[in-house]
Amino acid sequence: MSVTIRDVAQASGVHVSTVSRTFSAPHLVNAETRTRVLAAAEQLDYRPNRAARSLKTGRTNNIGLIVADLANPFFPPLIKAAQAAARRQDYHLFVADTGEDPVEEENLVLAFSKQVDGIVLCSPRLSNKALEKLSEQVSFVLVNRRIRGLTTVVMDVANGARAAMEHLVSLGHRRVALVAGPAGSWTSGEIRKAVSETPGLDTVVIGPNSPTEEGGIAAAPMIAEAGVTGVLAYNDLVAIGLIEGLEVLGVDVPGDVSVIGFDDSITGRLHRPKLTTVAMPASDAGRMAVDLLIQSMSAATVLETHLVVRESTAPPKGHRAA
Amino acid sequence: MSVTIRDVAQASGVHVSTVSRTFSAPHLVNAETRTRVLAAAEQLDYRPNRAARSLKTGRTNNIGLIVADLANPFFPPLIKAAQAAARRQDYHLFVADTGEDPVEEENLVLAFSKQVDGIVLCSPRLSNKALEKLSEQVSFVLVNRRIRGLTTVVMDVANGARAAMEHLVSLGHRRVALVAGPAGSWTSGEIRKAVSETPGLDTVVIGPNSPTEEGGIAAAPMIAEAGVTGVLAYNDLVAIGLIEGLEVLGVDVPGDVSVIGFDDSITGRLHRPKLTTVAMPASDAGRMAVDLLIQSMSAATVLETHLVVRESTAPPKGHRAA
DNA sequence: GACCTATCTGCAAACGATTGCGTTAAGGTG
DNA sequence: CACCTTAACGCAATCGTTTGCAGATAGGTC
Repeated sequence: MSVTIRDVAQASGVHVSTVSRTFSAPHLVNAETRTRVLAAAEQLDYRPNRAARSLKTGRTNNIGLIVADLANPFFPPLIKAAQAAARRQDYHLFVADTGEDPVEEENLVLAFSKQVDGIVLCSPRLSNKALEKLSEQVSFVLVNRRIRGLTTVVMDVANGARAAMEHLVSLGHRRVALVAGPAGSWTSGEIRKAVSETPGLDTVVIGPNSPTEEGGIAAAPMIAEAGVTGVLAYNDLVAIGLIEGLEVLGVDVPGDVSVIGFDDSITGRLHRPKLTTVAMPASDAGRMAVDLLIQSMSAATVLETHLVVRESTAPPKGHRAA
Repeated sequence: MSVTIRDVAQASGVHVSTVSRTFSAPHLVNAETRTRVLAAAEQLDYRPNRAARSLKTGRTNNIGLIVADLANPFFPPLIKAAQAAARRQDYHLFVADTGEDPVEEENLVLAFSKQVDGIVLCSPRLSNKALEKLSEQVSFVLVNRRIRGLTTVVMDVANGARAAMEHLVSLGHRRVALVAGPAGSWTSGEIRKAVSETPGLDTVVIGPNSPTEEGGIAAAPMIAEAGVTGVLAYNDLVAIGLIEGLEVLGVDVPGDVSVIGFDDSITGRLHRPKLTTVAMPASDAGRMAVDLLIQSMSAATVLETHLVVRESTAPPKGHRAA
């Protein structure tokens, strides 16, 4: 059926072990023999059988990437970068989607566990305890979740949230709301903490909310009645949904209420009013996570975020410029 | 190290072959034995080694999914649906991204070929001839490319384009432009054909263009000078970029020029002005493609598209309503 | 009770690669 | 020339499953 190492051996007049070595340990085979073997392999269009290889070596050269929701625009750039990084080192990437469901998340980890060398787990919804337990079965890198002892890549959302708050303060806002993310989200917790600790601001927290446009729309009435002039939303999708919902209620953004998002996703970038948002280094995170996994290094990496000021924020109504 | 079929056999007092059969051919083993084996497997937390299995059976239970650009909002819903469909049948999904590069596309197909049971190739940029040749090495399903003899799932973009054109005609437009997609795109060709055949319309084609926001921005000056009052763009991203670019040039959408996109992506859906666009059944396509692959059926499936009229289209300036 | 059939289970040979060990030949050293 | 080292390669066991074949047991039929 398929061309195997044996065919190549026969065609080049050497033993299979020599063929194997020309691929996996070239320095152990004579240069002349090597070229002969490579020529035969080329001519027969030989491609090593990865299943056989991993059966023997115990390594698969595969990586699993699990995200909460593939359709959330935050993830595709991360996936793209992760895939590119994996491919650079001859790894292949399984991708899966939990639908924000912790149970499905665990199932996916277990389903992947025997078939990958490691898993990149993005924005997990499982508890720390559950993750620690799983980490005994398969090695992984956590993105946007910090657990002592596990390899993590997190984005400094707290600092981003602070910058967002300072931006609102500098515009003259005094009472703002946080439209929080889903329960189980580490970033949402970090943002919440940072927001509540901002001096000079009255803050009210609304949530947890679904991290989608719908979540934002649903939060709009509460924002309209909360007596706030500024809002920090869990992500761009929520921010956009919120703007949408506020518009229906006759509340103008940024005229009546300023809105800041999180992620700097393509969807937010192309929205009107152009969204003021906290940029997240998603591509860097994806790349770093798989690099860490492949080098099987344990590390706790923090990536910087930064505020991008665009058009969805303005001074509160009736505010005199300083 | 890891718990194997042998451990389970020992623990439940049967031969390994019986354990194997309780998993892959349960009807061949006595109900009582089966429960005993399953209990032992459960207790030992046994998980079959897929590498060993595929080495023996020649099947991997993996599927590859290749798209032009993961960051293009058209693809994530398709990927999400494909992954869900695969998972339902205990398949896992490799995902990769060609960066719109035909050479990389071919490399990816070859890299996947020995490690998957089939490949879903979305919006390929390779030539028909190259694809036919590759199809001898590995079975695949083509999405949005039609080749006789190969299994395909295409969306009826021609009909969508016609609907878009008719919409423009009915609004009173007489001269419109098509901002085409990249070279090698089958959908772009189909759209072009449909547009050029629309009666009662002068049409001008601009392109090929990059299927991104930048592509749209770059096309804006040409549109501004083309003397057209309506535009059909290759996709939502191009449409949005175009609107952006036209705005800079002082051309209002839809006041001066009406713009229609393609895809009905989330990014387009949330854009302002709300984008009139041709909705593409991307999720259906993703699901169908992997189902066809797993059933290894050959078929040529056509999925319907439909026009979604929103706010980026209007009668041309100075046009009297009928 | 002899014979047959249907069920269930065990045996052992694969699948395609990797790798520790042993053999060979070539070359270097005193 | 005897001895040793080293480079290059062959040999064969092994990874964890699957599966065709055969043996065993039980039950049914005449």
